[in-house]
Amino acid sequence: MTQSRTHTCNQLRIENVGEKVKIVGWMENVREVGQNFAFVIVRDFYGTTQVVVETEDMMKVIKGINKESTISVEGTVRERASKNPKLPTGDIEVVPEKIEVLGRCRYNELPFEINRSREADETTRLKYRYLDLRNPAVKQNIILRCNVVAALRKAMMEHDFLEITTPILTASSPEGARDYLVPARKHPGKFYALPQAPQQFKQLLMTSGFDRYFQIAPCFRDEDARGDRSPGEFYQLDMEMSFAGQEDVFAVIEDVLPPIFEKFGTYNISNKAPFRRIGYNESMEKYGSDKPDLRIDLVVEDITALVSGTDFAPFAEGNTVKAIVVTGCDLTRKQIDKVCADVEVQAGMKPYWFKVDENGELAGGVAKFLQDKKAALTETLGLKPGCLVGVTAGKKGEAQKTAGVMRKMLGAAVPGHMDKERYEFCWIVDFPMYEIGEESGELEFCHNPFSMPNGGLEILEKAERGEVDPLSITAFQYDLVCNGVELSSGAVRNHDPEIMIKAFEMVRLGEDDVKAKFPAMYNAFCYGAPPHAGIAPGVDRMVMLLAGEDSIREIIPFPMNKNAQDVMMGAPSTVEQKQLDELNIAITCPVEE
RNA sequence: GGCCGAGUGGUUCAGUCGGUUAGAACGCCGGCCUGUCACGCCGGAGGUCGAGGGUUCAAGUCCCUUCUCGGUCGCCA
Repeated sequence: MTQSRTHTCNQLRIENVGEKVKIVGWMENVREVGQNFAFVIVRDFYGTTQVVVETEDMMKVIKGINKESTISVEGTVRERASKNPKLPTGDIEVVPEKIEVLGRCRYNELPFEINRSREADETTRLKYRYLDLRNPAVKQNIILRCNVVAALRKAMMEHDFLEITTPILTASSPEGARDYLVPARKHPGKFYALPQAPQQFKQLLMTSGFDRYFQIAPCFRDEDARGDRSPGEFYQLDMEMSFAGQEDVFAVIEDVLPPIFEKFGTYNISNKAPFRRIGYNESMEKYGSDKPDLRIDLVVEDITALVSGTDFAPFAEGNTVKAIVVTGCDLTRKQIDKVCADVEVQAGMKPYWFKVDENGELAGGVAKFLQDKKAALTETLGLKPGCLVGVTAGKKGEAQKTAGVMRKMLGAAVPGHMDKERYEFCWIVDFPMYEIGEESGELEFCHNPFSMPNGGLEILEKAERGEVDPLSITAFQYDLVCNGVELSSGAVRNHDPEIMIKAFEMVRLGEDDVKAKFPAMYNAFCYGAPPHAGIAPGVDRMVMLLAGEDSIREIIPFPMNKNAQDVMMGAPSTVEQKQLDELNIAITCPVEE
């Protein structure tokens, strides 16, 4: 009895009445309701239990304990005189015989109230994350994360995937993001890098004959944060399969993810497997984005030809003009302006608008430039009284992107165009292999150079001979998108050294570059590689979707702030000169306090 | 790095046109209360208004600089 608890704080029920018990936990609250009469709430991981204090002696004990101290309570279970049906333990209370302090909370004022920590300043929450996590509502997301990861592991094992860990200290490689570097003590002047993803290792595993690999893999990228992107580190459900193509990967994901979303999600899945597939170009045309939120029923229309010749500079020759028609729009002028301002902030380009009034006349915004085109616009766009039309104009890509942002904003702002309470999955497929670089003005890889071009060696050779536009070549590259969130990116890999070299030659690189950039992979593929494909859904974003959270920090146990600092641990921090000397590191800049 | 927003007792916020002693709620402390469960009632303590400079008879409020945090764009193959 003195050693450990007999019950958790979410265990005692009416049938335990009369039992001698010992519970332990944090003293959450004391409600003093009379002289020598009080209710003490004890909270542990599992729930809360009420302890009733009825004697002067016990009252003295309680008064000497600060809230949030850990205590043990030995006593007898009793039926409550007034029950609380809202609580699982609401039928009973514990009459204490002995209350002991196990861990004293020295402060009678906390940085925030535990059960309202989500309302507190985020920096304060992160600094006192261990207190923040005492809040059951905060803790719940971490529990969810744990359960989701366990379910993912189980499902992957059931699909005959093996979880294999890959190195955390590895070589810097010229992938997309900035590396985190670790100085190598035994090799002055040289560095390890933390992996941006286990990409090359998993492809090497395929080459080694591990047929199906997965890993809940930590990935490290030194890039700036976003609401849905934690700085520094994140986790992927990284997977790869041999002798497999796009369909095989889709089949696994469509089998693994929906049950997990169904079981752990906040909402229902509206389109189960097979997920809808949308070509990259189609997605850009219709949704102005390569990660469309399909919960919104609006689509982007092209009205370039319709408005040509209009006396409005942005609609001038050479510009692309896009429109989004929102039916049943009752936004006020002020609200429309707010949406437009928000769109401009996000897209970096000013959008326009006009309305169709109750008489079917075009009104407001840019309507005066479009009166000549009224008949054509009305017919093509199916305009009706009460329609709001958002318009964007500019270079094709910019007009599309801005229309995409506007689609999202209007979908969220105008009632009836977005059902938030569901999960809408889709695959974005047929990504272009190459693009014209904005800075260089020359052909570059659009995504990653590991992807297999659709058409293989042949299409690359045709492009080389000028028979095919390189920009028209697509890659077996795919994104999994859910509710406008890019959950995952994957590809059928280019496992053939000859095609690899050819793919690199298209962007003015050659065999030497392939060998220099990806030596292990190139060499390995020269020894007989299986065709293989894979994908890597982001675990953090998935949990975020499941939890219905907007900030990724809500689903990470110990998150860093936007500036990649751990304000609780004080990372990053300065180190001893001795450590630096050992690593042959000299600090050449002023160090902030 | 650009843009936007925020910074006021422990916490969340209010603070009008620049004008009395900077308010409220929660929390904390003291008192009352024998069935509370967001307990209630009464009283009290607690503030360098992020920092620095300026304008003014007078600045939480206006101007400039700066710091911090958040959002967003760049970036993230």
